[in-house]
Amino acid sequence: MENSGKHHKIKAYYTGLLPTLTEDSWKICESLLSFRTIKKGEYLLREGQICNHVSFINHGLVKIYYVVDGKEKIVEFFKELTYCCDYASFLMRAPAETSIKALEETEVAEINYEGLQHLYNLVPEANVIGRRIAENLFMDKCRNSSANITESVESKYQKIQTETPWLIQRVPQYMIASYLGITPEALSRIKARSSKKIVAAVAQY
Amino acid sequence: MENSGKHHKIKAYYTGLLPTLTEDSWKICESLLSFRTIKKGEYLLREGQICNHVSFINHGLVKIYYVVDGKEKIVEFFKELTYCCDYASFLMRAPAETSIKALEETEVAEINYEGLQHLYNLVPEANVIGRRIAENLFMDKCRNSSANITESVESKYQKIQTETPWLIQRVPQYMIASYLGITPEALSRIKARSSKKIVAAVAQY
DNA sequence: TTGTTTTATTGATTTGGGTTAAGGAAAAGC
DNA sequence: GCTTTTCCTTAACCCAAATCAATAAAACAA
Repeated sequence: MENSGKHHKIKAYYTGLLPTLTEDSWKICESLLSFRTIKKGEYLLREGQICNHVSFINHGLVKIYYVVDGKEKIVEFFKELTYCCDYASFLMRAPAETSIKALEETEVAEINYEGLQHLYNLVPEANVIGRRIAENLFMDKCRNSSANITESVESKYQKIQTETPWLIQRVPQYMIASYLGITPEALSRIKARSSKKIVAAVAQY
Repeated sequence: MENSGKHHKIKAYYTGLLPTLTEDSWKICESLLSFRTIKKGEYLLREGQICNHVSFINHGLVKIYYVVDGKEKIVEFFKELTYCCDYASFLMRAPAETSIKALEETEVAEINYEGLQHLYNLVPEANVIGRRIAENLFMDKCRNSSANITESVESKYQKIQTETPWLIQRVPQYMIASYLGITPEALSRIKARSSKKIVAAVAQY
């Protein structure tokens, strides 16, 4: 079992979603996985291609983004121990509107479209896992777009600082700006404004 | 079978998602459904409640929205033959951040949380249906938020005019504005601008 | 180390949409 | 019918962020 070291993370993820997953069913899942390593700056998926894999990130970091009027609009960052895929393209078998690029050297465990359909037919419990993954993706997307509706850019940035500080450590600020839907200049000013506020608050004492 | 007339729409929807659904499995689904009629202006769900049903709309129209600083922010409209639910609340068993209100007299076929879990355990194929519903919801959400990222308000409004003209017929313009994320005044200006453009274009000839 | 590229900041100007306020049109109620 | 309420439009002014432009600061390479 040459890859057992690599496989244990994704197995843990699956049994997290479905504690009753049997060893036999897992063996079938495992047999359908393939591994790939993407260097920093290279693509997992290019706009226009049909996304043919769901990729579980073993380690690394990627961005998924649109290009609009020549400018990158980052939709999401995915890091180790999460799934990454253009699901709309994958499920519809349609050309992707997004690209996915590695921001660090990234290793993924992948299953392709045919493999996944095969798995759903062969292993009924896999539908439970598939359902839970889709449900989680959907909930994350809801949370995300609800934040976009209800929160100001400033509070979204503060949320990143407190809730996902690793993001600020691992990606340049202009990408955070793109993710927040503003220009790097605007984010720079927001930071300047809020540090002024802090200075003013400290000066009170 | 008193409700067979009401049931055929949701049955058609399920067999659309899973053509191999057996009559026996369907009978179990059917037994877990309950019906409800909501008058125009009344709530399917109020902010703060835990959403305890997934509702299939037999006929009618509802809006799902946040209230931010006393203002309504409409996330989505759902009409007949679609599912409507605050899934985040339903799945997490957490208080909803949204409200759902009927814009017309609306009839829904509902299954509650316990019923759905029961169904998933009893009828394995139901997981396939659940997975496909979650996948479709997720894809719709992706499409939606991609449009928010890549498109201007003006082109989003044009898209509504061409792709979902029923929406303009059935809901007042200030709700369309809320759905587009702008004020009614701004939408009014956008309409005035684009009709001016059309007049100018026509004047060319 | 120095030079080069990438990333971040700051300033001046423009712009799209928000806010406030007023008037007009269309529906709903009587 | 008329009245009231609800909805839509237009205008004046304001503000947050985009754009354009110039530096400054880091990161990287030779």
